[in-house]
Amino acid sequence: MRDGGWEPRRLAAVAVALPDGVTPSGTRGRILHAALGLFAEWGFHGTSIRKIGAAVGINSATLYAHYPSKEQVLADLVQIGHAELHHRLTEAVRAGGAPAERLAALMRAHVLAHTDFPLLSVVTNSELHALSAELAAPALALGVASERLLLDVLAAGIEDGSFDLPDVRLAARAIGGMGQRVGNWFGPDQPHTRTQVAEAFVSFALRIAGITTPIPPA
Amino acid sequence: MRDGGWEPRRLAAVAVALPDGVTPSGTRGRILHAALGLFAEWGFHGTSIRKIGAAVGINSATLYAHYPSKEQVLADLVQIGHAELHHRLTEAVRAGGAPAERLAALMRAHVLAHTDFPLLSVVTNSELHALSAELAAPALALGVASERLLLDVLAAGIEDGSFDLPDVRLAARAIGGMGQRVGNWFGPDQPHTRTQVAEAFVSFALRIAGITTPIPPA
DNA sequence: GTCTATACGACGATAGAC
DNA sequence: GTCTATCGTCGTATAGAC
Repeated sequence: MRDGGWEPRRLAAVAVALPDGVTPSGTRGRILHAALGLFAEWGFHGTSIRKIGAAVGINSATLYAHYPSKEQVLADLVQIGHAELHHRLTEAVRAGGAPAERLAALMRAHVLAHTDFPLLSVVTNSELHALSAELAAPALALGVASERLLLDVLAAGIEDGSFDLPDVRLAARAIGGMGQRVGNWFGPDQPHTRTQVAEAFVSFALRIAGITTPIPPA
Repeated sequence: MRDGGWEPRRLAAVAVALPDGVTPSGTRGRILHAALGLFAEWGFHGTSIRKIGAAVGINSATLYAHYPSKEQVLADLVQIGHAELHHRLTEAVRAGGAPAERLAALMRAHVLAHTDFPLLSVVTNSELHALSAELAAPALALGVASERLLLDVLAAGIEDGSFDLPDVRLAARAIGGMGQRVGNWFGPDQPHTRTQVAEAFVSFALRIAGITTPIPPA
């Protein structure tokens, strides 16, 4: 076997961060933070409970006083990630407005969720396959609900004639996809602020929907 | 530990496929195909050489008569994936033409590469972190070259005034990102053909660049 | 080239002292 | 709640017969 050397990252060098309010305190919270950084970098199966323990400064066995399994730690992270995104998206469209306004608000919220918690978005989007069906189900349901918000706004814009799109599904894939990848590259080593990225992507989403918009200079 | 049950996929149900010409024949090729399917579904660290052997119908130890390590199998797959994409993108812009034509050709080639080899694109994009720096380097270089093709076309369109974009980097992130995720959802269980997806995404890319285009009905 | 057998370290998880 | 110690399993990889 190799290992011991360095491996290339799949994300920018960013600090480990979790949303306020939902993160447990004490050792339980420190385990969650450490696992987030390690899962984002090495993947779930590439991270051992011994490495998590070392990062926290506890013995690996102590983890089991706080979580029933390593898998449950991932399940909590994935749930927090999907819940945070769904909460932000719901808030974004709560004010209502024309479809173009709601699409802009959705895209803005989506991008900012990924710039504010890039590691969480990477883990949430790319480690879900490591969860059993039972543990993944709650997060998957939230993901479906989040996708629904975008599909509904696109359908509304087609309905009232403000969008120029023959089909909502492919547009939703494109808009969702370009937002989802933000967590993989956003970080201090690139030149744009979170707001610049968000406003640029808002313009891109509106353009995809068939509305010509100026794009704010980055 | 759990396991034994089913786990959610991170991709659509698609057949395992590799590009013609570059894939080795015989047992070596069958190992590559089996590993592609397993890595795409379970990730590199979630796949054991015993599972690969079982999928091929050989003993796990026989793998080492064809590859020096499990990691080298992944390295070969990632290299094939990046090489295939880079080849197609290079061919797409070889004919030249106006920036809008070249952008359309690039996006079309990018999407079709991901619809034709979705598993390969998933492994290439999301398992690179499991490779050592040395084994990842050749593929990374190809990835940088592929990104360069897109950046150059966007810059040319701004230069000659045909594109309306203040900054090429964010547009490249958006256009590249929406294409990269195609491999995660394209498959027989969704209603669009590869051509429909490609033409829709071509229109999206042109719209992002600031060119108003009709989108072909899906 | 493929097999059987196995080395041997790392894995997730548990037991039990404090 | 944290530790030490350890269990049983599975990991990658090798040796050597055929």
